[in-house]
Amino acid sequence: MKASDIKNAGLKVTLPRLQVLEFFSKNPGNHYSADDLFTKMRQLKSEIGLATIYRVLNQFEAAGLIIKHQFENGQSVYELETGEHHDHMVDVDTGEVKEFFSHKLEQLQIELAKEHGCELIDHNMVLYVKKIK
Amino acid sequence: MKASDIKNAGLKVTLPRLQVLEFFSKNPGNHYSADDLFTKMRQLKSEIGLATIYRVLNQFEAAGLIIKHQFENGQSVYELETGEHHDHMVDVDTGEVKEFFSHKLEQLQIELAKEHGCELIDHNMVLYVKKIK
DNA sequence: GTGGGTGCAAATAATTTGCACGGTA
DNA sequence: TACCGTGCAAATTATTTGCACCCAC
Repeated sequence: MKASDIKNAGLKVTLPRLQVLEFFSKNPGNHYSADDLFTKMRQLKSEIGLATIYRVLNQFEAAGLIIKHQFENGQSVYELETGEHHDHMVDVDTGEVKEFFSHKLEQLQIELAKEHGCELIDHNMVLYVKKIK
Repeated sequence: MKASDIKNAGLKVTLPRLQVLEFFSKNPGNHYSADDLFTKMRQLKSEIGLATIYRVLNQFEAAGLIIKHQFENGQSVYELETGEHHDHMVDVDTGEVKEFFSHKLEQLQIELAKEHGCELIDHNMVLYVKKIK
């Protein structure tokens, strides 16, 4: 993940964009809301505005640099796109989030869409689990 | 689904509540946003206000009469709770929501949880699709 | 009668947009 | 230098809340 990714997305390499990209690169596997980022950036002495954060997040998402998730609390959160697709498993006791990938599951989803006369564009899957003691 | 369900939820049986409950009962398997309902109720000559719709939806959800979903288009949608589990397929072009059930999928999810040393408690799965022309 | 319920309008919350200034190529 | 990008504030969108009036019990 580097500055040239910004240029490849057809965007000018500016300070706010570099700061946001660098923050995500330094915190892979974590999820942040626009407001989280705003607070973090300010702590890092950045002058970036909240509106710019939203604009940059949308541009990065369109460029495939980051992924946007909608959890059920209203706010959107973003994470770095690592190129490795995964789904999430949430421990209902601890709130711990585990990432997992299943080829079988991916195939089944494509089949299910096809059975309904559709092409699969994307999916969202979260398993809520409890550890077996 | 009947008036006594409202009373059992500890709520007074009022006209707006009856109207909303009746609308859901007459349209099982469909998903409506608060604004959809507001429009539909006005068409049915109801004087119900949008704020009341939001209040009633929250109360019904708390009572387990309806289910709230957050798909990726900002607005929340609600459907009647029928007691029969199903997952959702959202058409990204039209926003149309289709329900589906796959035994294979349910089994696979249980297996995946088990592979990670866990017991499956619940899950949330949405396929985003496009119709094949 | 009384306390919860309602419609309306104003208040929030998350996000987007208009605008004049500033920085990148 | 031309033009995209930016911060700020105002606009939008979805939802919640305050308040005076109304209705089911």
